[in-house]
Amino acid sequence: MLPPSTRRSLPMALLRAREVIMAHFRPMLARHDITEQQWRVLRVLAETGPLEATELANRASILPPSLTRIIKALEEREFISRNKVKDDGRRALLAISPTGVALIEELAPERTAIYEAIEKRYGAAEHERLLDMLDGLIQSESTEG
Amino acid sequence: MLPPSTRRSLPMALLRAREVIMAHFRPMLARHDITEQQWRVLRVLAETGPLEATELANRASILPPSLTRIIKALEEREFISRNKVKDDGRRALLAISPTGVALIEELAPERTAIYEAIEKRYGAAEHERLLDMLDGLIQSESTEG
DNA sequence: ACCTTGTAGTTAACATGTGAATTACATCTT
DNA sequence: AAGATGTAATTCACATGTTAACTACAAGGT
Repeated sequence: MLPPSTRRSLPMALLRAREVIMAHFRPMLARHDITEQQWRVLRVLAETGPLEATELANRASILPPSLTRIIKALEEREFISRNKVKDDGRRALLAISPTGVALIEELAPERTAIYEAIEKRYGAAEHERLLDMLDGLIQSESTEG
Repeated sequence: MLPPSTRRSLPMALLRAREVIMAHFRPMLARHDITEQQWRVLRVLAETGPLEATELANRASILPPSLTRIIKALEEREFISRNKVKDDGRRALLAISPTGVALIEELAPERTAIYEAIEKRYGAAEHERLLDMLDGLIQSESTEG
């Protein structure tokens, strides 16, 4: 088996695919002076409710050192709050603030429109199938074997 | 249409998928003190032959500012060389050196083994189909519409 | 109580991602 | 030839990715 060419390599294809998709969201995020990662953190907290940092990092696919910096930035802008967990001085619960919720709600329509435009170009069925295949790949790699 | 949950969002799925795949390559790259992006640059140059910076950036999916830094690092380690283009003082042709080729050849067997292991876990047919679907997505977004 | 071990989070150091500004050079226009 | 415009590459500033080291705290064993 030959090594794959860069035009047929899974890591590069995943990178490029992510790039073309994110290009649609960047203008929206830039208008609100929010980075892509900060946006992920806010959405996860909005969906899930208050979380500790480790769990939040896992769900948002952000490494702990990055999350530390992101939390600091979001706290300063009062998009999130942090409350120490009683009985364990290490942990803290991170929660989205009303301001943060308001931001997410403000962007929701545009976000929906962007996804609809992607589905229109790529096809809703293909979109679903691609998500399933990506989940399958992630699963195949996480169940050790 | 509801906005997708973070568990069913295309950007997050692409990010996670890339992450689980790259996890297999990182130890190999770390052993040779090469970053993932430096590795991409070397492979593109090895496949394609000498390229100018802009074309190289496109093929390796690296932004110009990053490429400038990567070229500098690879030049210092003599993995690549750079030759000014006659008749245009702005451009330069970047080429992989024999040392760079040797590195790629040294890593080729391990690289192949890693890809084979991925195909074994995920399925060769699924792998091919996923690459096709990613190409389709990239195409659907690049052909303006 | 003390010591070991484990865990949550942070800090440090360096590479890359990202958008904006800048430099160096080409080309076009007049 | 001089000035306007365009292009290739770099630089800047700041955010994140990545690994390793470190701090603070908890839980267990003796």
